[in-house]
Parts: sequence; structure tokens; C-alpha cells
Amino acid sequence: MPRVSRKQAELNREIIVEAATRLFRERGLHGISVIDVMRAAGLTHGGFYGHFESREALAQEASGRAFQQSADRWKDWIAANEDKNAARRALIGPYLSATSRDNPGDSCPVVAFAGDICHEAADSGLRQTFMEGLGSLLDTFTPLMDTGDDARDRQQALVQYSLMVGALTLARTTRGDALSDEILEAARTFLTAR
Amino acid sequence: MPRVSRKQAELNREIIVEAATRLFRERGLHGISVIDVMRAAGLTHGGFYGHFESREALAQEASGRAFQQSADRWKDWIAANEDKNAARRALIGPYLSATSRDNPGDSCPVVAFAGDICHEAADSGLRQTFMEGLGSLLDTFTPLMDTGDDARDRQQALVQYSLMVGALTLARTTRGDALSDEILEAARTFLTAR
DNA sequence: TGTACATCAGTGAACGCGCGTTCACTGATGTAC
DNA sequence: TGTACATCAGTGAACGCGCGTTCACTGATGTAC
Repeated sequence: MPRVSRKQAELNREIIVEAATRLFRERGLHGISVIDVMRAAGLTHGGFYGHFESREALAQEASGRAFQQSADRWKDWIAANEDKNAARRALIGPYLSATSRDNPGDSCPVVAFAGDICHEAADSGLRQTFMEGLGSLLDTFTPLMDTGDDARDRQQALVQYSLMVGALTLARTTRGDALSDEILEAARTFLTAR
Repeated sequence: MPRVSRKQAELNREIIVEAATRLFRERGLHGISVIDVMRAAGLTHGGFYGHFESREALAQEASGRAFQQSADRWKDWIAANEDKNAARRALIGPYLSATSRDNPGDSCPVVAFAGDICHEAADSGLRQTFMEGLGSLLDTFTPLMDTGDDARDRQQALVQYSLMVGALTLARTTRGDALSDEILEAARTFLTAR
């Protein structure tokens, strides 16, 4: 059914980006084809280049959106908790949950894309999008520390977030094994004990 | 020059595996082709299937070897330090160094492969190799903790190793930016302060 | 030890497949009057 | 508001390329005598 209305075309573009945002996180930046994305959006592949310059352009837009969604979600959690420490726990609990581990398509883009970004060129748009997104998440996370010293807050935030990323990553690689839950629990216990 | 001696053929196989062990860590489990590996070994691609069942079989052997090399190196470091804590520091220092970040081909296979392994099927040989290797590294690392309690040692080892993996991963994604060094230093400081 | 022949490690062309991308086409949408 | 025509969103076939894999071939190695 060719030639849909302009409003429908914009909606279709939106559906494509949303599908890509999920699929790229689930299967990696190279694990999904244009055909896969278009099929997931309920369309055929031919119309793709009417919406996007290239596959890479979609990957960049989709990963940028994933970061935006994560940052928004974090800010919501933080806003829902007046107390810094309560907010930090409210954020860490879901982050290091089995739900998060088992649903990468709806979870942290840093963990989802880190492995692929390591192989991207220094001037790659994907890499830049990633670094901006990571920076933004860290800037959101850091004020939740309460050492009373900005430099120490920053250092603590880097340590805690690195631990979160490492634990979620390792939990995903060992999914199905008892070790996976063990890792999540160890990290959660450590980070929420204080 | 066809038909080399059997000794040379075995040596060639060895060279291929060594090249693959480095290249797969540098560019990921899907980032390198059979032709790339053979070229790096100084051979042409046609002879590949005389040595290996498939590309996947090589990937499995090469990643298994990377884990073996890592475990051996850890054990050497540990053997060179009588004191548990000194050994732990001697291991963490190089692990979270700029050298380690900038040379993934000669560095931790867990960090190198984690992203790709997340997308492997549960019954994949690559995944099993990874999980065995990870388990082995953790079993080597855990005795370096000294809480005096086995369960606590285990939990602490999981936390520390997750942090190491997360920090090295994030440092690689931000390589070239000041944040990269900042992350490595924050994690190193935290882990070696005690 | 020397010779004649079989073996087989490595070569490079070729095959099949999937993927990113292009393009002629269709027919509903959008617009000019 | 209605009509005639231009536009253009989506379709599906097709192209080119890279990659995993196969295979006929070559000629040095290995072996039987």
C-alpha cells in the first residue's frame, strides 16, 4: 500500500526508530539488519532510505534515543526520591535486577553498546553519541553521592557506575548459570549497604 | 609453496591460532574474517579448512587460549608475591593500566568478548568456553581476598572483579578523552586503597 | 643410500548467501484551479 | 466543494560486495622398496 499520508509517514519513521532502539540494544550495533528493523516496524526494506541516510545514521539516532530514554528514566527516579541516598538505591536496585539483565532491549545502552563501541574509530559518530550519552548519565549519577566533596563524589560515582556496568555485563554473559544471580546480588549488596 | 613439512604445518597452525587469539580480542568475535586471520599468519585463506573445522571452531580455540594465557599470567603474578594483598595489587595495577586499555589484543578476554558473548545462544560453544574461562579467573582471584570468611571472600572477589571489568570496558569506550584515564585511576585508587 | 611414487599442505578461483543500497513502479495523497 | 493532475511513501526486484566455505590443482614431502 504505497503513498501513505504524511502524518502516517512520520509515524512510520517513529516506529522504525523505536524498533531499532530496542533491537540494537538486544542484538548489538552489528547484530541486526535493515530488513530486520523494517520487518519489526511492519514495513518492507525498500522504504528505509526514504527515512534515513544509511543504516549507520539509524544506528546513531537509535542509540542516541536509548541514552535519552535512560537519562529521563534516571531523572524520574531521582525526582521521586527527595533523599540522595534513597534515589541512588532506587536507581541501583532496578539496574542490577534480573529484569534488567534479561531485557537488554529496554535497559542500559552503555552496557548494550560498550563492546561494539570499543571497535569503532575515534571519529565515529556512534562513538561520539556513546560518549555524550555516557557523560550525561554520569553527570546525573554523580550528585547522588554524598561524600561532601565534589572531587570525591566524582570518583565515587565513577567507581560505583563502573561496578554497575561490569556486574550487569558479567551477569548477562553468565545468564542461566547460578553465577549470574550471584554477581548481581554481590554488587547490589555492596552498593546499597552504605 | 604447497606441501610444507608436517612440522611446519603444525607450526603454521600454531601461528594461525596465535594470530587469531590476538585479532579476536582486538576486533571482537565477529570483527575479523578468515582471510584477515590467514593473512595475519602469512598464509592464504584456502588452507584454513585443512586446520580447522570452521571459523567458529577457530574462534572457540582462540578464545580458550586467551583465557588460558590470562589465567597463567595471573598465577605468575600471584606466585611472585607471597602476600595475598600484594599479589592482588600486582594484578590490579596492570589490569587497570593505560597499557591494558590500549592493547586489547594482549589483554583480558573477559572484557574483549563479553559484549559478543551476550548475543550468543545459551548452548553456544563460545559461550561455554567464555563461562569456563571466567569461572577459572574468578577461582584464581578469590583466594586473594582476606576477609577471613570464604563466602565474604567470594562476594568481595565478585565485586572487585566486576569493577575491574566495568572500568576497563568504560575506559576503552572513552579512549582519547580525559574521562578514560579518570575512570582507570578512580577504580585503581579504590581497589588498592585498602 | 638412492629412486619412484603416493600423499597432502598450501594456493587461488569459484560458489552461495546475506546484507546495504538503489531503482522502476504503484496508486493513494496532496494540491491547484 | 469538486475535479484533474502532480507528488511521493512504500514495494519488491535487483545490484555489488564481502565473507564463509569448497575444490581442482601444484609440487615438495614422506615412504616403500
